[in-house]
Amino acid sequence: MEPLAEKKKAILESTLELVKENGFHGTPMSMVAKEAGVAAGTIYHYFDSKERLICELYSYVKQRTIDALQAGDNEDLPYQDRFFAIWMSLYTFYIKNPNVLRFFEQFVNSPYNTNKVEVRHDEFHSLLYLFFEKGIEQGHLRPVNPEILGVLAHGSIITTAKVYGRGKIQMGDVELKQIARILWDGMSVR
Amino acid sequence: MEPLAEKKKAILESTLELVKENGFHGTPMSMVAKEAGVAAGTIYHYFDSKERLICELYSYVKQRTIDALQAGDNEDLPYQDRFFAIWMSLYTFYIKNPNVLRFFEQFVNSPYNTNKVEVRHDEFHSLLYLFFEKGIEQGHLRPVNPEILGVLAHGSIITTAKVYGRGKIQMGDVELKQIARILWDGMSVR
DNA sequence: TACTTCCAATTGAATGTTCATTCGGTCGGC
DNA sequence: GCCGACCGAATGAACATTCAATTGGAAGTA
Repeated sequence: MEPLAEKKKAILESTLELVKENGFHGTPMSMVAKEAGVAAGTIYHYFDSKERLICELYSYVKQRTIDALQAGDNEDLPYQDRFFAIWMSLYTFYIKNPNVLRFFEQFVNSPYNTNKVEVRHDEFHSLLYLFFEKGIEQGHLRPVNPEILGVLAHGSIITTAKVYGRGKIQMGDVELKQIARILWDGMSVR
Repeated sequence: MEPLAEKKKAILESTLELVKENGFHGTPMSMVAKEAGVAAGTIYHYFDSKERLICELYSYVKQRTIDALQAGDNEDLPYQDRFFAIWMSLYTFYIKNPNVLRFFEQFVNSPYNTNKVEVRHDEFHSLLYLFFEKGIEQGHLRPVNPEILGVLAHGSIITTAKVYGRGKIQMGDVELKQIARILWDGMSVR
């Protein structure tokens, strides 16, 4: 079992899928077990409790998000291009993985989140921080707290991905570029 | 019982408060009853089920948000001033009513939300739409789908209010003005 | 006023169901 | 024959919902 025992992974993936559709409630362990093709007891071989399962799933999924962020980044690009590349790759990740987006949204606003399982060294947060800090230092961005810029930019990505998922509004390349540009023009030194 | 039977209102308010702290799960009807100072059975005199209670609470709270939006608006102001006034009043409403914000976030990403209890004529949505549509017509804003502008602006408010609620980042008047300005500068025709 | 109906509002114990979790036991490789 | 992975029926707790019983006040009656 090098990366992640097959069963354990199946349990995590099944939970992710079921939570998207039914929420935390509405997703009994028995359902997770059936979907993952294991016995209920097996889940408890890998996770102490439902809460731990949810929290581990959070870490698991967050790492995938970090991977998507890094994969879309290229430090050699001009700063503005990097901004748009990162914006688009995170957006693409979320619309390709709607269950991740939905899970995050539910997790963040749930009691499970009180456990500071993840406050340790939040890599995602750090990456964004460093990126925006550098933009300010190099004179591309306005001198606003980089944390705020990071949260704002990420917020716009999430919001846009949710709008896309709702399906009521046309969201083609044109619209995406418009949105990312609004952010860029607002944050950059003109 | 003209506006809302006292008990009914107490039940709604208690639910709002408890959901903020414990989430939908973690908030049994018995707890709502105790907090509201009524018997469990009484809740069922006013609401058919827990689901209906949650959905009615959503309408109830949404109306309060609409009121806040309208109270902060003043059609006589110059357009840009209106933008900042609306931004600030909604932001202020959310930070003064963190339980509302928290409830919304939970509700939107929950199975309760599938019931299109509210898609009828979404006044909040309409108000934002009209506001941004007018901005485009009058040449203040870029010609981007007003729905998108509305969602983006509202998203920035929500995001900022959540950041404030988390308490990790300093959020004074200076920061708020910076954030609202980023939005305005991005959306407006320069 | 005094007395009687009537019914909505209210109660909270009882019900039945739905889970999370447990545990005694099976299985297969070493 | 040892052990970890795995199974799934059994357990007990938590919960949404029900309902038979109580209350109190409004309206009717004389």
